[in-house]
Amino acid sequence: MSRRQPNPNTESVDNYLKAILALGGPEEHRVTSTALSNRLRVAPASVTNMLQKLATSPTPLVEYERHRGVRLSAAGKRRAIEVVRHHRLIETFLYKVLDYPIEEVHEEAERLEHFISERFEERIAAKLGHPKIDPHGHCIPTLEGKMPRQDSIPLTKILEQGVFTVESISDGDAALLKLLRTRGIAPGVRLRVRNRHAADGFAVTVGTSKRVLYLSSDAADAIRIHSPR
Amino acid sequence: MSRRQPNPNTESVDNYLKAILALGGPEEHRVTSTALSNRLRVAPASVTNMLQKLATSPTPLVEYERHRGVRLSAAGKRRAIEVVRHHRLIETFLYKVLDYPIEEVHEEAERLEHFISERFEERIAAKLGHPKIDPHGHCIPTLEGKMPRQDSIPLTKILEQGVFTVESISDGDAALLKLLRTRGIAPGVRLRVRNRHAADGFAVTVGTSKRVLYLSSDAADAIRIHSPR
DNA sequence: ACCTAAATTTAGGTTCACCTAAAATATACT
DNA sequence: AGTATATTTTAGGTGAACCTAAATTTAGGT
Repeated sequence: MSRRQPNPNTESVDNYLKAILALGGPEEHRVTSTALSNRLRVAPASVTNMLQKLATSPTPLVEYERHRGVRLSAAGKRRAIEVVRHHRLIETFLYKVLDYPIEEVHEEAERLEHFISERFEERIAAKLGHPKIDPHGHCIPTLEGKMPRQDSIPLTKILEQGVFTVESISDGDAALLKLLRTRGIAPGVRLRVRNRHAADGFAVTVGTSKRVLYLSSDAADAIRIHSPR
Repeated sequence: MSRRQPNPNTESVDNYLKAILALGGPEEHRVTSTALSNRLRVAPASVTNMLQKLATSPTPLVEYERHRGVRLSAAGKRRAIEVVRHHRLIETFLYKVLDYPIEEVHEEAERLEHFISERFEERIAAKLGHPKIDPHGHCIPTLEGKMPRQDSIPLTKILEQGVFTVESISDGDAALLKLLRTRGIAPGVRLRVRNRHAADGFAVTVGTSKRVLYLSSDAADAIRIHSPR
């Protein structure tokens, strides 16, 4: 009778789509198998397999040519952005409504983003007043899939001394996030870069404090900044 | 190198454990494969397979003898109750914090219950003031796994006319739940049973209203009642 | 106790996402 | 251009959770 229907696992597919979106950058470059293999921690051969499946399904989520990388189809991009929206809304919700420490929201959101319904999404968005940015400073795509382009650059790209505003902090590394929290570095905070390549990394002062902090280049790379208006 | 570790899928295992808990009843009867097959909508052979795996794993979640049914081990019962706690806390949360209509909480909770962390559980419990019952009137097990015994009976078991209080309403059937909601039937509401077997089922009045409603036996079976104090 | 019907298990598949090892293709360098 | 190296793909597995069809075991009726 009803044979178990061949059905791709949403969680895994979602993760591929998100990774392609992130690695392709704003210009939507083609993404290589190796890049996906590293990011998803999956063997290169497994990536090829999955990409072939995604590309040849009845409604393809990616465009794929052997040896030339993948990019998202319109449908794939729509889904990828929806998942990012889920992720960032959930993070905001955990932070603002459930009082999570900032460094714990990512892991929980990473799991839940695949399983919430449209209703759940809509309700938390409403509860939060339809926020535009998440607690890490990343923009939250709209329901229609619009994602404003960021004009920020990583702190590591700064060429000279100066004063900047923290736009966002990357959410992957919980320990780093906790460290930066204890040092008062958060989106919207003013950073004065004293010395571009101090022995220990970057020498900065935070807000109006005179105390000089030293950031490792890992830390500096996680911080995106723009000029204060 | 690192071969993918053989790891049972929590979602599916959780669903078996929950089903065994529910079907075993308060006396924790052994549960038959057929009963599980019907409830989980899975072929009998698949049930046998899963039960054998659960019983022979290093830390067995069930006790199983061929042809004689299963019951939960201590570890299995602990997990099953934890999942029930998740489910009912999530339902309460969706209803009270996110303003879900009562008939939609079950489906969402059924999905999310498998994926929330201990922290999430703890935070929503705190936010809700550590509630003891969910919006359907079912008790929420404590963190330690205590689940107070219900002294209620289904409305269909009523033998004579009388006045009762609605204790709980079963959450499986969304359409029925919506119907009962529009008729004002909810946990805590007083029901007067006028006529045990009217043509259309049960004839009742709700609260202080004089209007007589007719409940199908499906509806009556979903409603559990006790005598008003 | 016997035999049939129902419940349960065994045997042998499937798809999914992953894996390793080997082959094929692309790139980079002299 | 020609070859070494790196990337990518093909080929052939694995375990998890399901499936159907064919045994097997248990239970019910006389």
